[in-house]
Amino acid sequence: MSTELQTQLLDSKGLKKTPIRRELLALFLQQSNALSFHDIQDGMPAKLDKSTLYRNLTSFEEVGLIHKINDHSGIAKFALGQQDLSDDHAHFVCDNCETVSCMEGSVSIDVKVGDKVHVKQIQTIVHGICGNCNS
Amino acid sequence: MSTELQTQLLDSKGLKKTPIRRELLALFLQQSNALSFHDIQDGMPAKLDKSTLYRNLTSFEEVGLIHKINDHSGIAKFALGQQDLSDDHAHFVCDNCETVSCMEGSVSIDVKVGDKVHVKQIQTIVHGICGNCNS
DNA sequence: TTACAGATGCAACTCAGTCGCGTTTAAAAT
DNA sequence: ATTTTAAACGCGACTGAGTTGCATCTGTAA
Repeated sequence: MSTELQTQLLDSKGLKKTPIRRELLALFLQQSNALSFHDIQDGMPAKLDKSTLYRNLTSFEEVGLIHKINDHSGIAKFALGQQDLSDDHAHFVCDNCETVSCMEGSVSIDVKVGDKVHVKQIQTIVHGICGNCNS
Repeated sequence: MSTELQTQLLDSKGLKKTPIRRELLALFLQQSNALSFHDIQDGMPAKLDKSTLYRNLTSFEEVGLIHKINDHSGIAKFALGQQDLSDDHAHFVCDNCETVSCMEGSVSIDVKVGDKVHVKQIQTIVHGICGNCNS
């Protein structure tokens, strides 16, 4: 696999280009679903220390390379994508195979909001059965 | 405080009416925000064992007396309300004081969904600043 | 080539939530 | 009223996610 894209992404965010970060980024790039910590640990070529991985996930999240998703399971999942707060995209959780993926499209709400309440961001999780499990 | 309502609710769900359950239900009834485990533990008149509390929360959730909310914090919160799956109400999280509350109204989404995907439920978390913090 | 901030690995830790088990109690049966 | 029993309670031990302190190593810029 070419490392050009990873290099470019890390450079653009001002992050040091360590081998682990290239691999981590490569893992996210070749994956369409959101990944749990264990998915990530298992997906890396060598067994890496969990502090290192968590710290890199935090760094990636801070610069907007990835974003964190908290579903009903209480276990965080991570997916590629910028943390641009105006990008309120929805996430799909398959109740059968438990995969989590990002959805394209928009979410609108029609809810009562008090006078002084200021809405900044909307996070939506859609539950259901994915195409894979439903065939 | 009258225990009539608590008694009636526990009866209607076929749960034993223990003193702890009456108190726990009373706490939820006099509270409009969602409660974390520690809010609940601190809100009870006596210091109770955590297994007991967690087990009661699970029982309440199973019969639909309360529902669980997973926000960005990764720490579960609980609020009164039935777990009727068609009731896709949104939750509001104040980014300042971190209180969580249920919102009235409806949420609609306009997202691409594959052929065989079956959507069952939509969970929405609205982030912002609550009226209390915004004055 | 050197210097250093930042990255890595290890171990110890915190904290939410669960589980097994012995004891107690609500509520139904006698 | 007394007995019975399934369920609730409390305790302690445990699991598993995520964090932190610190010594060592490495990418990068001077």
